[in-house]
Amino acid sequence: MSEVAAGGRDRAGVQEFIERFAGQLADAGMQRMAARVFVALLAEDAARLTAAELAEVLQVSPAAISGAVRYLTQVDMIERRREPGSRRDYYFLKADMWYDMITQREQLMLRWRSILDDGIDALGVHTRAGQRMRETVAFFDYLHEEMPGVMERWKERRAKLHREWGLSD
Amino acid sequence: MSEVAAGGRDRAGVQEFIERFAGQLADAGMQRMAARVFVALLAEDAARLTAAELAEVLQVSPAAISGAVRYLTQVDMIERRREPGSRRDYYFLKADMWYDMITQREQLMLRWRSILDDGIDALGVHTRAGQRMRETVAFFDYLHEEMPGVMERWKERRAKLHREWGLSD
DNA sequence: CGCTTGTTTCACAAAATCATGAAGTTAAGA
DNA sequence: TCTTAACTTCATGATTTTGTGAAACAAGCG
Repeated sequence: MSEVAAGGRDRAGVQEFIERFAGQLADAGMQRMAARVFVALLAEDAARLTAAELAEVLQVSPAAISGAVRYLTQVDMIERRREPGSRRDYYFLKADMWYDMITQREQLMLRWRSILDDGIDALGVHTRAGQRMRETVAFFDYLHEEMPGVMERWKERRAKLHREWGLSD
Repeated sequence: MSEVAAGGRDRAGVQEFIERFAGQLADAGMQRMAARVFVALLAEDAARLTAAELAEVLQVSPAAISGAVRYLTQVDMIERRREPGSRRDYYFLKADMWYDMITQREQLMLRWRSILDDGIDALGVHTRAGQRMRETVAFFDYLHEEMPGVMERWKERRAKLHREWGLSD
């Protein structure tokens, strides 16, 4: 544990968590700064921070934040919102971020699929390599079919967990 | 189509496919050279090439190949094999590469999970951020449970496809 | 209107990544 | 044991990526 009363926030620990987890996401291919912004929001109770707050937490320039949030917005992991009559943008974690992540992954596979189709043409369907790629395409298609069901069952499970944890759905 | 008899290999087309698909994989976070080696093997009928052949196909130095295959071997996407009484290493695409890729992804989530657990400690389970992470961990656990079933069903589907395509299993 | 605050863009510098050639290692075959 | 082929390691230089400060831009608010 830490020097903080049980249940409270351990500031240094949270800071370390942000850097460690963001580091892992970066290793997995995510842009470094985008990963740090994402995790900073994840560790925030309101799941919401302004650009200036992000710059402060992460100790970087506003310019770096600007680039990172543009990316995160594009891939739908966060949302930009501005309260009427304010100049400050707030960045929110999307509520269904895991669903969005999966969706994003599917977009990726769709793009791969179309390139693989061209590859099959170039190789010829009857070659062994052609067959192997045909199987790869079939695998992507299979995953595409399965995912809705998997996510559906996750929603059920999540609702059940929320009930157990005593949270509103 | 191409200038090649139907069913045959279109060399230039294959070359283009290798670069395009490898490029996509690189964009998705894979090391560039590793991606090129992987796709070169994918497009090879025998799914097998020596280091020298890879260097030739991809027009790079043997040193670059050496680094790429080290990575691909580590993450279990290819296998190195040497025929007895020879000095040449062959690199093989793993037969069950998609299964391995999924497995690898799970390893990743396992690592994330343990960092998230530390994060929950630092935040406190009762904070909103703590709860959000608890849900994230639950999502990873859920995926971990679902995957074996998904892959099982894929194997069935694949067997069926092979029968339809007239291939041995 | 213009001042002010918050954000974005852009040119540049710092840092990380990548592929290379050359030297080093290993083991086959003579 | 010596030679040689195949691969690996390592220092280096090139390229790419990343974050910065400064300047431009936008929009509340007086």
